Amino acid sequence: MRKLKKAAKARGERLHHSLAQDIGARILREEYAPGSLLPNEAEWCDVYGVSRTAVREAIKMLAAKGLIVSRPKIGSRVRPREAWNLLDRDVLAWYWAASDQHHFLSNVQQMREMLEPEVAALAALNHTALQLATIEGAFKGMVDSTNIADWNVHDVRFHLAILGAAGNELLVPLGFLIESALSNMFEFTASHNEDVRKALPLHEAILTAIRRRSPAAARRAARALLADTSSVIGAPRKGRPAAKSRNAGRRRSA
Amino acid sequence: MRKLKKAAKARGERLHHSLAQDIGARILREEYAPGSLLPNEAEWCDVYGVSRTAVREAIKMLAAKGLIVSRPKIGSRVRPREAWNLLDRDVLAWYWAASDQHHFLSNVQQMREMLEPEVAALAALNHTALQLATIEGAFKGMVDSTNIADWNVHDVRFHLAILGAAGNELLVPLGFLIESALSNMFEFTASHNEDVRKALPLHEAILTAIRRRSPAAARRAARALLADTSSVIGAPRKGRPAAKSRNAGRRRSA
DNA sequence: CGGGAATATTTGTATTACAAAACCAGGCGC
DNA sequence: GCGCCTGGTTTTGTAATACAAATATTCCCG
Repeated sequence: MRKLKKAAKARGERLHHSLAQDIGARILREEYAPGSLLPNEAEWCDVYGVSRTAVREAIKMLAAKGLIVSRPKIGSRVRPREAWNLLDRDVLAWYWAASDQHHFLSNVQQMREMLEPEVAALAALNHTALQLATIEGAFKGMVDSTNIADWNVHDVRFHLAILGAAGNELLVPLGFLIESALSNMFEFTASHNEDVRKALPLHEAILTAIRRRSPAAARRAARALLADTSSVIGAPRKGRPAAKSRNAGRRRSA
Repeated sequence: MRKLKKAAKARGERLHHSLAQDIGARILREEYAPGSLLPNEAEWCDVYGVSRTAVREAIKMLAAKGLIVSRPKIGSRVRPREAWNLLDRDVLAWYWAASDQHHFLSNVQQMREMLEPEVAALAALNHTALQLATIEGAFKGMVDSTNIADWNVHDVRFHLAILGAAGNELLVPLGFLIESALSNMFEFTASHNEDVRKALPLHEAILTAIRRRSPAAARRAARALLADTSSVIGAPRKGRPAAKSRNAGRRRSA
């Protein structure tokens, strides 16, 4: 396991950061069950061949993300699942890597269906001229893009611009998270190239609705776009099961 | 400033945790603008009269929350606002303390209006017997409660139980955040005692809709409850302005 | 048998030293 | 004179060690 040290160096990554990544991923893989104790700091030092300083800083990062709590004499205990900050970039990435990916995607899709139509409506009402220009710029980028990767970049930018125009600061990081998560799982949808061309007018509908400050139309257009991507992913339309399959990707290690 | 050391001890709080709290709050108050550099570690040690270890661990916690990024020779730089993990418990608390509170509340209310109706609908479709029992227990707690504080505890529990029954793990921490934030700003709504009695049948409507597995009714009932609390707070109904007042609580320190 | 004190273990904090990274300036060659 | 390159300097990154604080466990004594 001491190879991690060199791996970190090679990537130009900081050591404590690598440690946090690795330990965090382990927790999300449930190698250490919620409520159980992690190896103590000395053992981590031994496992990775690093100093206690680095281990402690990694521990503090994980604590800041709600994954663990440390107390003297006790050790670091894995906090219950509902305490982890799943909306953290890193935690979400680890979760994505550890869970059933289709189930995860459908959950994300569910969230998008709740948020994006209303966000589009808000953007239609609240946008400034500058914000509208940003949205239009992103859309133009989508139109002009030649390859899929390029298109995706502008797609994300488009949605983020709408988010910014909605004028609710709390929504921005949430949407940011969803969009970046989606672009990470890019390969899942990458195989459906021809659908891109179908999606373009759907995006345009949102844009024009926002430009005309018509919230109802914006909401409808956003729903239409979501219905399209939803069918691509094959996600459940309206609150379908998926409820008790929570543990789908977690069975093996417990 | 060295009093913080004793303050931490008095509270039984860890030193690095207190440091993170204090520095984090400062950043949210924009004492250090996004993109600017924080004092270096030596200076923090001096300011608080603590060791570099404690400062560094605090720094790492803030980095984990997306507030700052540290690089050798450069120092710790405040990241742009959109990178901040506003959905983190602590960050949200600092934000709440630093921003215009009415504006903040209306943003939260906006999010609730997006999420809670759909969550209730999902809960109606997906809930298990156990989850329903939990919701009913929380409701019973609300009915039996005598004082406001007690009622609030069960109120939060009620909403969390519904959230859990929705069967979307991503939503749980988000709702958890919203509910706990709301109970923190408790005093804002605490003065409207008589409204509580009006809210009880609204909660009951949600419960029965879920019990009968009727998503449409659950959605409607949740909307009705939100409309009620929204009128109490005096929040904008439908995407009202509030857009450009982003900076309301931030002017003084820049 | 029960309660309380001693003990041991683990994290928390402090201190020191050195390594690595990156900006900055000064010198050297062209 | 201009530009590249090299060395120095500053700041974080990592390491190692020592001690303090907290608390679970154990053991002794009443």
